[in-house]
Amino acid sequence: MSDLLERLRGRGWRMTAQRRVVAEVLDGDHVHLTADEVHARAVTRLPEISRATVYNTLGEMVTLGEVIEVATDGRAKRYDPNAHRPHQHLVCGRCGAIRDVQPGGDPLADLPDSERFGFTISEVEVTYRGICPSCATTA
Amino acid sequence: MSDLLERLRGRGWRMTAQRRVVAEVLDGDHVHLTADEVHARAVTRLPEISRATVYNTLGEMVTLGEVIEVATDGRAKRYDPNAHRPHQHLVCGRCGAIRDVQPGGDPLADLPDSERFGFTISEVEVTYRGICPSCATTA
DNA sequence: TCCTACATTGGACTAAGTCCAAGTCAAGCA
DNA sequence: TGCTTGACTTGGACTTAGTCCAATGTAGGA
Repeated sequence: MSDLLERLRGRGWRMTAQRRVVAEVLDGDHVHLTADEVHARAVTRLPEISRATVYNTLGEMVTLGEVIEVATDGRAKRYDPNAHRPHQHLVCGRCGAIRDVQPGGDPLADLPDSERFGFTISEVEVTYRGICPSCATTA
Repeated sequence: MSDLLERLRGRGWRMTAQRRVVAEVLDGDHVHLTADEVHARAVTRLPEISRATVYNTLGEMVTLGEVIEVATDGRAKRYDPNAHRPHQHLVCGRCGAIRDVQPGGDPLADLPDSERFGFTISEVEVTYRGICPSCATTA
């Protein structure tokens, strides 16, 4: 059973077959699906689910802070259910594979006041880019 | 005169009125325009320039490493001519303002081997998010 | 000046996402 | 259990960002 689903239920979310399916599709580690991918997988379990509902549901999950939106490539946004453990992303520039990673240190501490331009900073996002092992071997 | 334009000329780029205008529009610090914004500004100087040319030209500048593509918001990509000084971005979540910033420290060093999953990492991108001073006062 | 390879154009096309009016249904209440 | 109702879902039209291509134009070398 999905942790994500449990948490959503606990927030008084009205439970529908559509939302359940979206939550189930998004369960797991290193999951970074686009909205269309979520829809494609949801359709296999609930053929009549619409794209609009998938977008609505993903948007609500993001608003509730249960899912994170990731824009690693300037194409479609990806949805990451690993919202309760702070982490960053490691992206393969060739195949697009994405891994969640946890760097040590506090990147925010590296930004001196003189470089903050008076902003109140609330969040730091780090994307490591490179080549994954399987792309490296099939050069 | 634009530094960017000088560098492009030095690479044997065939110089056309369109390319000159795009390069001029992209000159300066803290410049992060979308392709459409570049086009809108280019049109005021060269009314017949087409969107396709703006996209082509921006794409070439990125390939040549003279301009950086920035995807801070999952909407339109932005183009940053500050390609020769390594820097990161500070983004206002309310008005979308973007500043170039130079953090101290090496974020790559913060990622232990055990968190690299065998990737060869070539690049690290950091986005600081918060509220800019003028949005903070007009709460 | 002429040639030609490279650049530009505009319009059609695709991908990603939003919006909306009409229909459906979960869940609390009697 | 059966209503009722407000929240949810639907599909299709629409918007935005970007790509593609065949026809046309032109920078720069000979």
